[in-house]
Amino acid sequence: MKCIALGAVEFLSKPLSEDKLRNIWQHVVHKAFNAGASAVSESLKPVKESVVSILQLQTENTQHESRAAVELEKVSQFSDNDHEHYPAPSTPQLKQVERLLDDGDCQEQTNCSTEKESGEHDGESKFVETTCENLNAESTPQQNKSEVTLVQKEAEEFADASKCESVVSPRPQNEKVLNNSESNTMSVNKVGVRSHKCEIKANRKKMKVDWTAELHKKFVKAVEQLGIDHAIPSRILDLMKVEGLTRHNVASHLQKYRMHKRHILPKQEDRKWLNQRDSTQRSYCIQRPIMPGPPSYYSNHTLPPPPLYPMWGQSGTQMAGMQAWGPSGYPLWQPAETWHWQPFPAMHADTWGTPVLPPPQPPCYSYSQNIPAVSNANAVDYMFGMPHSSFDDYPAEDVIDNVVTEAISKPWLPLPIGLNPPSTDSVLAELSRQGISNIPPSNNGYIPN
DNA sequence: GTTCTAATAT
DNA sequence: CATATTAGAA
Repeated sequence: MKCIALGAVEFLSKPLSEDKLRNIWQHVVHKAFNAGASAVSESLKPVKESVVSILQLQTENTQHESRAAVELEKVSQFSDNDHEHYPAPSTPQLKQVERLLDDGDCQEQTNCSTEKESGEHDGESKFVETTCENLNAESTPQQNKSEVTLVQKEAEEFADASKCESVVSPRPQNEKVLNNSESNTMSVNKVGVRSHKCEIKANRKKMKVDWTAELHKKFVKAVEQLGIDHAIPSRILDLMKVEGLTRHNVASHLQKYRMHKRHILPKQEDRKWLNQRDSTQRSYCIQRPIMPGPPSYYSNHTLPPPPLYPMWGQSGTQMAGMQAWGPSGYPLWQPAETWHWQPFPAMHADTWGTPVLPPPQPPCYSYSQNIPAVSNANAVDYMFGMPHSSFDDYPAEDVIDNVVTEAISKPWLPLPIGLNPPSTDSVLAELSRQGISNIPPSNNGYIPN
């Protein structure tokens, strides 16, 4: 703890593992509780308050924000004059941590569901109706906040009849209707009492689709199920079964998606291969299964020359290799959802192929006839520009929830060590490389807590 | 008529 | 900025 207090910083590599998360949160909570009520630093005060209130309310907060690096210094110990000695590192981690606990809303999408004309014109419902179903009463400040933004949105929308725009998140995050298969048509959500505020009718106006995580996952899943070769907008649209989404929306998104797949992935892969070097951990060898079935998606002329992007030339999908890695290799036909479920134990922060995300919904095998190309969705959109900065880098919300809740509810748990061996090693290596070689042998390189 | 891509608009 | 829209080719 001393070291942390002195400004030790731990950098975590991106796919944040649950353990790391837990570690971090335990520190945060511990600090919030232990610093004497008087001495709680400004930065942690909100944390503590929040923790307390959360404990009382047994509220679960949902977040999908976590941090790659967490800085736990500048604790109250050096309250007065030492500030300049510890210029806060560029990353405002603590603030973010605060935010995590502080406002539970933190931009949880205002759950709206909308209905819109889907068939460009054959349809009868040529209007958009937006209802906000799930806005709990307006008690807490946070919620007020979200409502405010919502109201603002509405204001904008109403402001100009000709140019009203609203954000549609075709499916609320908390899917309750996950697999009620036939929900294509209908669904004018009954407007609840409280919805009066949220109700919007925008006649024949295009809605801007907010490609939320859920939505994108759906999209990806659809693409996977169709197989990359047959992933065309209309089919994707069908599979997604998202009301209010148009073919154009999907096409547009698909376009972007493909761009990312093409440009980012190959590079990423190259790098990964190169960096395999001394990695002490698993040496998964990416083996490329020979896929039967149609050759690559998209005629080859659109593809970069093989030498540049080796993975693209062959086998249905450039990701085919990813999901069949591993010592024994998974069956090719293994549905993507299966390895979404891969248990955490196998996870390492550096197990790059498989950021773990709990599936947003149970698998849908309705299209099982063709699963020609099951691809690693997560790997694909790992870098895919997502609604709010690649959240696929972060553990899923419920994971975070669990971790945070656990940390909060068990503040007495022993604090984990801040730095783990790998980090310590690299630190020592770097130090010695800089000439600082007289590191006290200490206890095996661990930094005492 | 659909899809794909690129360019452009919002 | 992320999406939408459009154009033009396949």
